[in-house]
Order: sequence, then structure tokens, then C-alpha cells
Amino acid sequence: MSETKPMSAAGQRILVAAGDLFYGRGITAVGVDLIAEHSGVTKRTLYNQFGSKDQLVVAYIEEREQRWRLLVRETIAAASPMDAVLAPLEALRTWNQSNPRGCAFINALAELPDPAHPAHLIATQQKQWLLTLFTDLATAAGCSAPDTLATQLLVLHEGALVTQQLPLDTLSASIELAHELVRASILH
Amino acid sequence: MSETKPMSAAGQRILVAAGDLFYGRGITAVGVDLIAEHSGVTKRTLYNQFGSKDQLVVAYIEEREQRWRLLVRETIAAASPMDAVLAPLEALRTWNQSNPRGCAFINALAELPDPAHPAHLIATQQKQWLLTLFTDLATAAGCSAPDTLATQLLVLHEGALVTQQLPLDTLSASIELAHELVRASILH
DNA sequence: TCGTGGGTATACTGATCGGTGAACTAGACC
DNA sequence: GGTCTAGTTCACCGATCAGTATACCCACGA
Repeated sequence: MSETKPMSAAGQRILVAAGDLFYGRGITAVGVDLIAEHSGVTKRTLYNQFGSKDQLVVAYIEEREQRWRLLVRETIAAASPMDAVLAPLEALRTWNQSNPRGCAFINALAELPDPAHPAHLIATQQKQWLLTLFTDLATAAGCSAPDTLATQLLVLHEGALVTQQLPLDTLSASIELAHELVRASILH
Repeated sequence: MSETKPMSAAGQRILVAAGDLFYGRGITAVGVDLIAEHSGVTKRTLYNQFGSKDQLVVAYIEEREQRWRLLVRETIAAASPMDAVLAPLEALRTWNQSNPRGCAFINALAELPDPAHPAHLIATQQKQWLLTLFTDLATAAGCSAPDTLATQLLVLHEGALVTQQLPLDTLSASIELAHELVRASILH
């Protein structure tokens, strides 16, 4: 459903520049002229490729979500079934290094209050996906009460993600606590 | 240091309207004309009271922070020393009802990337304050390793705050888990 | 009674916003 | 050679942005 068009080289450069700027400075604060300038492309080309700023925002969120899911799946694939439960947390270790300004989806929700906005939908669905993933992983690892555990892990995940700007290693703290929760859950 | 001026009735109306609009629609997306209109005040009055949009943003963040601290202090005062550790979490029960769009400080940070911006500073200091508060409360309750516990509680707090938009009672899950952590910490 | 300070009303500035029109250019494929 | 496509150049649109200017109004206190 996503293979409708391969996207031109110019289109990709636009998307990269838009990603950096939207995430780094905020969606509303960044104008299309600035994106065009940073991607070495004409504003006309930007509109030929994406149609409107709103659609470019949607493309930005979609791309971010796909990259994130890919990283999580790779981390899961590289872990043992029991460690896989913590994979989304471990993935943050890598992710946060190139994304030091908090969660792009939460930040986007802050700027896109309209629940009907496509980007708003994608951002909320991303969290739903993560919750379901935690539940599946917990079930596969043989945890008791996987739903409860998944909710706890989601909270730890979002908490660690959102507090990364503080001079505190909240990610390690979250992973350690998550590890204990998983272990306790497996031992009934 | 905050009692320099009592603020006129018009000033208070402006601050209330600005709070609703900034929090509800985003800071950058809301213009001064809209705020003036919603507070039934002339734009001239707005500028006479606050000087610039930036200073109004700072006033908005400051007011929010003071209200939040007040609520937390009241919740602490109404709790037993052992339950006081969970007071900031419990305070969210009340707070979230009138603030359903996530954490105002995180949302503000998303839109104000400049670390030198006064509102940026206040927003980050707010979390530092909360961390210190958790540490003090944990120490007062006789918890072992209060620093570690405080970090965990902060993560749970932020996680619950940020996931409130999901159709999940993450706040109750966070409080229950926090309760267990505190109990385990007191029993060494 | 006379200022004076807080407020209103309205018009305005220059800059920037998202978005468009039209003509032109370079390369790829037939 | 001819056509088609993606991209460029650049001028332009109306709306909105933050912020200012000028003049007026009115209640309150000395």
C-alpha cells in the first residue's frame, strides 16, 4: 500500500530536510521556504512532490514511524525470546543518540491538536502498536498477566523517552526496572 | 521575587486566555490577535501588560508551574508521610482532568528548542524540582536508595502523564507499580 | 477640578506565511 | 528528431504574523 511511487531523489532530500527541521525546531515554526532551501530544491518542486505542507508533515511522521518500527524489529530479531520483551527499550539506546529532542510523535501531537489530522492519527497509532507489541512479546516470553506488564512497560518506555533531556540516565533506570518486572512476571 | 506587580484584571484575563489557547492549540500556532480577542481585550492592552508574545509565553509557563506546585504541595499535606511519596502521582488524577493534552512543559519544550529561552529553562527546572521532591519524600519516608527510587518514580510520573491521551488507564497502572516500589524500598 | 493611568478603537507597518502561474531547461526514452 | 517528465527560475497572491502609532474615554484620587 506504500509502493505507489518510488519517490525521486529530490523528494527524498526534501523529506530528510523536513525531518531534521520539523523535529529540531517544531512543525509550525518551520516554513516551506526554509525546507526548500535546506534541501537545495525549489519551492515549486516541493509542492509538486508533496502537494501541501500538511501532506509533507504526514510524510514526515510516516517516515519516522517506519524507521522506528524497523529499528525495533531488528533489535527484537537480535535478542533471545526472553530479552525480546525489553527490545523496544533497548532500541531507545540507539534511537535517542540521533533524536535528542524527545519523542517526535508526542512533539507532533503537541502541535497538531486536531484528532482528525492524519499525522495525529499516525502518532497515536504508533503508541497503540507499541502496546500491542509489548503484549505479544510478553505473551511469547511466557509472562503471566501480559496485559498488565505491557502497560507498565509502555509507561516506562514513554517516561524514559520523554525525560532524556534531563541530565539523568533514566533509560538505564527504566531498563533495569523493566527487567525486574519481566523476571518477576515469568516466575509468577 | 514574584510580588513586583499585582497584575490588573485585564492582565489576568489575558493570562487565562493565553493559557487555554497555548495549551490547547500550541504556542506557535496561536497569535496575539487571537489571545486578545478571547480575553476581550485590545492588542494594545496585551502589549502594555506583557511587552511581547515571548514574555507572555514565559508568564504562561510560570503560571502553570506555580499552579502545579501548589496542587502537589496540597496533595502532600493531605497525605500520611508514607503516602506522600506517591502524592505527585496522585495529583495527576486531579490535574489530568482539566489538562487532557499531555504535559504543558513537554509540549512547550517541543516548540521552544532554544535552551536559552526563559520558558525552556523553567520547563526543565520543573522536572528537576520534581526529581528533588521525589528524593526528599523518599528519604523522609525512610526508603532505602532514595535516589534510585526517585528516578524510577519520575519515569513513571512522566510516562503516565504523557500517555494519558491513550484509551488506557496508565495512571492507575503507574500508581500501583509505584506503590509496590515504595513498599519494597521501605522493607529494604 | 484636574491630572493621570488603564483601557478602548482603529489603522498601520514590514515581514513572513502557505501556495500558485507561467515560461524555461535538461535528460531519458521512443 | 520528438516528446515527456522532473526540475528550475522568479514573480506573484492574499492572509496572517508580531508589533506600533495616534487619538480617545473614563474612573479615581489629590
